[in-house]
Amino acid sequence: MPALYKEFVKKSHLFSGFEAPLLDKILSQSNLHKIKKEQVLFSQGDSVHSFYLVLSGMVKLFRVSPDGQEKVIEVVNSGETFAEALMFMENPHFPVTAAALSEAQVISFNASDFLSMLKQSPETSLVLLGSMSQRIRGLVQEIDNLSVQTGRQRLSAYIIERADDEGKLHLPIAKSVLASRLSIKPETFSRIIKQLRNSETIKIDGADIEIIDADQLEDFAMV
Amino acid sequence: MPALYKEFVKKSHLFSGFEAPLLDKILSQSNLHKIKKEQVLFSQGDSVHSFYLVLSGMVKLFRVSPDGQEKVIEVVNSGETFAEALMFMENPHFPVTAAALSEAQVISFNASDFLSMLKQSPETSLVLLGSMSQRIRGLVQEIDNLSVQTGRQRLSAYIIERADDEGKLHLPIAKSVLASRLSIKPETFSRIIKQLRNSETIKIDGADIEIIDADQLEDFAMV
DNA sequence: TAAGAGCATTGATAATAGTCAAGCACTGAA
DNA sequence: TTCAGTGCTTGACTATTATCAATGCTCTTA
Repeated sequence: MPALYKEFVKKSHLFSGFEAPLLDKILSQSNLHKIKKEQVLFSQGDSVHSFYLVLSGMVKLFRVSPDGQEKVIEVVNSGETFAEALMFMENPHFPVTAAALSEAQVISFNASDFLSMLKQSPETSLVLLGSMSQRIRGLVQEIDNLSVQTGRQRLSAYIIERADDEGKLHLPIAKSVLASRLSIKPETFSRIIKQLRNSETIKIDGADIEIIDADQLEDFAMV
Repeated sequence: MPALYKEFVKKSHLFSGFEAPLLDKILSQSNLHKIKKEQVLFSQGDSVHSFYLVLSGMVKLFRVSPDGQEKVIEVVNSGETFAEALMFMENPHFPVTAAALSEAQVISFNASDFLSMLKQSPETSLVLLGSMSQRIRGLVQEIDNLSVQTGRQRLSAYIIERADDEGKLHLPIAKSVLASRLSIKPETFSRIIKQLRNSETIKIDGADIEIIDADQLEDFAMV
């Protein structure tokens, strides 16, 4: 693993608690993967031997239903880790498939090596517990979104949550991927956008969205 | 805390890694709560100071939407812990409300005391990481259920998953609570049950369900 | 520049679930 | 035994979303 990445890895939440020598050891056992768009990193059902940190690009985690439909559970951005929760299970298997949304660089860390190092660095366990705790929090929020809200509510909430101070937002992923993350079909997504545009709640130009009527959008987001 | 509960607590997954003296110390700092049906233990938004272990009865964790609708995220059974994931966040607040489904006994453990003890017992951190890992796994499964499946699919999957070898199942909670857990309205729940009954897929008598046509039910559960 | 691929949009229709309102059935208290 | 309360069921209607099919719009590549 080139030293180039060391600074990047160190900045990642998960590794912040490690002392330099330990970090070096971990990095020496890591692997760099360059993956192309749509290339699969691991598949739902595979045995877990590693966890991952995204260096560049974006990775989608998704499940495939028996009839072949894809549901995106999470989009992982550069600087974020994934699959680290699975290390602690016995004989774990990936519950999702991971594939690049765009060309990406991903580092993998050997799970059992990492585990044995964790035993030497108890403070790091606490950092990890914190990060898993946040993930649980996010998942509960996600369940809430899926169950209490309609498609329009979910999309409205998504826009409000991600817009900047000026009410502007650039969609980081294809609309069809976002639709899947929000558990709606692309057609429905398109129709909701149309509604919001027609009611002069938002303006949209390609992947650029601007909130026009924030109060109205809030109303749409709430029940 | 009466010694009576010690054995019970020790059997709980989370505490299995603790040595006897540490366990005694933890127990000395715990509190027993007897709560009546529908009584609230903590509310969505409250600051987190403790986590909990259910001794007897059942506790529901739910969220309330802005328009007052209740969505049950999880039903916690006797012997299980909850809210332990929140300890590791900074200034945490409960994302859910906890209330008894029936008369229940619940032990609370002071979060900061527990945390400082955790620092002295690194192996226990790993146990905790394992338990949180499983919770994450369960939540991802739940998101999958909510998004890929229709109400009939979710209910069919629920029945298949919980039925015994003879295809029999006694619903442990009120149908309306189960409906909420499956994110459907009680009316819809009732209609789905009727469909399954009319198509001679299941037999139902009150809270007792029996699978008649397992293949058919599998078909309903898949897409 | 033209062709084609891939994503996004739209229309028409069907499936699914929610809402509101009424009736039923069981339970526990008077 | 009767009554009230609660939860469950059913009917009629509406709202929301999915499906299928066709078309439009970029962006790349020859």
